[in-house]
Amino acid sequence: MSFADVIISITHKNVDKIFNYIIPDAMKSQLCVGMRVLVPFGKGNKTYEGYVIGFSDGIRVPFDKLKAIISILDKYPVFSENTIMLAKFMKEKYYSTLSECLRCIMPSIVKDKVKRYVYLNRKKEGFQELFDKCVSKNNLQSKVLEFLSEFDGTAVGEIKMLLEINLAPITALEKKGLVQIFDREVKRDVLDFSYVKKTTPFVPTDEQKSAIDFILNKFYTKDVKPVLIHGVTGSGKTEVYLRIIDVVLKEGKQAIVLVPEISLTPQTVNRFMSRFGKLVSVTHSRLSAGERFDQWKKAREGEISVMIGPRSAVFTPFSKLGAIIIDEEHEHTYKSETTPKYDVREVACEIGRICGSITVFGSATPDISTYYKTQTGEFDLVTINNRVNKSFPEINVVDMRRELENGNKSVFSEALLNAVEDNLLNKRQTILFLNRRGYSTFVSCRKCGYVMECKDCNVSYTYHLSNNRLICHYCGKTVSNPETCPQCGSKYIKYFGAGTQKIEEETKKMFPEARTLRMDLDTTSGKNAHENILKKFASGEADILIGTQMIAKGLDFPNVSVVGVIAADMSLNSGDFKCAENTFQMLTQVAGRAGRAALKGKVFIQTYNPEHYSIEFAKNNDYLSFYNHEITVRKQLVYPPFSHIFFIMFVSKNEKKIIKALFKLLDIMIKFNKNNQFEHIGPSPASISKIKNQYRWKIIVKGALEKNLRNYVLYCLDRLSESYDLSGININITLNPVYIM
DNA sequence: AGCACGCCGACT
DNA sequence: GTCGGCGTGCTC
Repeated sequence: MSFADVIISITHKNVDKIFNYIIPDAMKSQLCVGMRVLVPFGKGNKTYEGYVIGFSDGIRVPFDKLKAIISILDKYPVFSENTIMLAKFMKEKYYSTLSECLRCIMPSIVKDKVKRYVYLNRKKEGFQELFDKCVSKNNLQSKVLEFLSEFDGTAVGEIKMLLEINLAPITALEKKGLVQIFDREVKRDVLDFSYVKKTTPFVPTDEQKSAIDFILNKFYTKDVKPVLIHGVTGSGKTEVYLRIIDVVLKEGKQAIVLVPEISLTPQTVNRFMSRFGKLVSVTHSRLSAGERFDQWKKAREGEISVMIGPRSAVFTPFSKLGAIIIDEEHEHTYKSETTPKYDVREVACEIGRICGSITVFGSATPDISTYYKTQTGEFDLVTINNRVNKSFPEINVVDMRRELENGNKSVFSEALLNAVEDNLLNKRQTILFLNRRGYSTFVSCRKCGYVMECKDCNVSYTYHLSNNRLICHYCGKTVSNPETCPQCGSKYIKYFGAGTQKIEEETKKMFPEARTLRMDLDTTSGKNAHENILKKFASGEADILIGTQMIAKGLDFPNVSVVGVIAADMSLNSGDFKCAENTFQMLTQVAGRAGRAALKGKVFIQTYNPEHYSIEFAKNNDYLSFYNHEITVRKQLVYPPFSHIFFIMFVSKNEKKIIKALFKLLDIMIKFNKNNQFEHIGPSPASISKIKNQYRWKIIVKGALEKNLRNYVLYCLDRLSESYDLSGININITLNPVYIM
């Protein structure tokens, strides 16, 4: 007698365990590990979806407690034995339930798309005679038969369309037994290969070659220790990935390539398509659920061997995974913002350990914590120091304090203005980059200091020129732009700061003859808006591209020779311990956009703080010195990677209750803080202290050892829930968050 | 997360 | 003596 081990699809600590169910005899032959089932659960026998993660011979509860599975939901498993191990790893690591982790790994299942296909029934007795007889009449049925003798197995819909007929002749032929109609599952294609030209691989440089050899050696020896490729911008990391994947495929294995969503552009995907043809597919958020599910099935059934996608692509169900490549590994999009809050880099390494595949990280500006791992021996390191075309752009740091002294109050420095003008004359393109974070155009009163803000979310409204309205970027509420100050009534209420719209306006004022394009959250909301803007710019339809972070990533525009960073200070003053790292990364990536081809590029970094080390080292394109400086600072201040930071946020409509609960938690934490191993910050309101009428307060806990810290935090939370009523409070826990929210 | 059971206050 | 409050505990 065997029972199914089922995880119920309820996300709650108390039911986050295995429940045994009786398998009805009729289901015994079909039910496999990895399938979803419907089961009765709880007092009311409410029907829930359950995930079968194993079978047991014995049970730990009295037999009469057992209930039977109602039905099986899948024809084939939607997760494997290996992914159950992965889910268990994620559950522990990211403080979530097994049910949530399994759901994260599984595809979102969409009903199969089925089409009806028509085939000639050649096996029928006397087929040829009947066929000839039918063809000789000049009617519609003969047209169908002639068509099918050339294109056997065509979808009913297509035949109807191409021959301009209805269903009647086809069903007539079916009745005669000349054709058969079968349902066949259709998997949608998401890539268009018709324009893809086969490319011949470059001859790798010596540096590329030694990187490739080093990594392939790991592949052949099944060395799962992850490796970081530190390659300067333009050093040809993609070529290294392509060569590694080429060997992985030749050895009969498969590869996953993770990219930040934003660089998942046709430019990037094309290089893989032209090298590996139809073995490549992509998955990303702009595909429909059905399209994504189809790509998942193609991977599972071995129709494709290379999957390119953002972090969720790490769960692609390849049966013989050989390599996971994580491009631009420092990108913060690799951390999930929804539960389970996984870091895909950690998940990829775990998959590598489970499957025996290699994990390759790549970046021009590696995450400080990742680079640190290469120093401690946790990761291997290969370095590519030279650009393929051997030239770095000229980087100019412009001191904006001097500009102000000289009476220049505009957002453009003299030097940048001149460079853009020259560039326009020479018919070359310019990118103007504005780091948006902490830099929105807010409306304030210059007389009394009042700031227009959304009362539901406690954030400043952002001014939008296009409709002259104020928008709350958190809840989306919009209000009209006031003409007088709501507090003191003065007329001096104006918008402040410069958004991309403002820069575009200024640019048009300064260079009325230039054609500009703007790329930011507002202009990229449409389905292909993002790609269209880049296409327009690439084809030379605009002279100046103005945009936020999203234009800094992995794009290749050969005709761009001037890049301007309008205000480097904005990312320097974000109040986060990572601000220097973020600034260095941003400047290096932006600078990498200039002069990628033969043109010598010029970069202008405007700042009020030109002496800052992140700007100095970015100017000299010196990652290693930046790393050495930054790692010393981190060590002194006991920041990651020398500590781990747990972010505990309580969310509730009742602000008093969460404050009281957090102080109670603090008491407990102080009580159990043996040897003062851990440091507490707070309780304090989260930086967005209220969203949709829910108050948010936080405690931050720091500790050197992740495991100890985790146990300590979870232990203290357990003690709190024993002694304090936490109902109505949402607890949000994040380890090493991207932003201290 | 749901749902039932259970033990105390204001009603027919 | 009963209806109903939501605290506590269990769910294969």
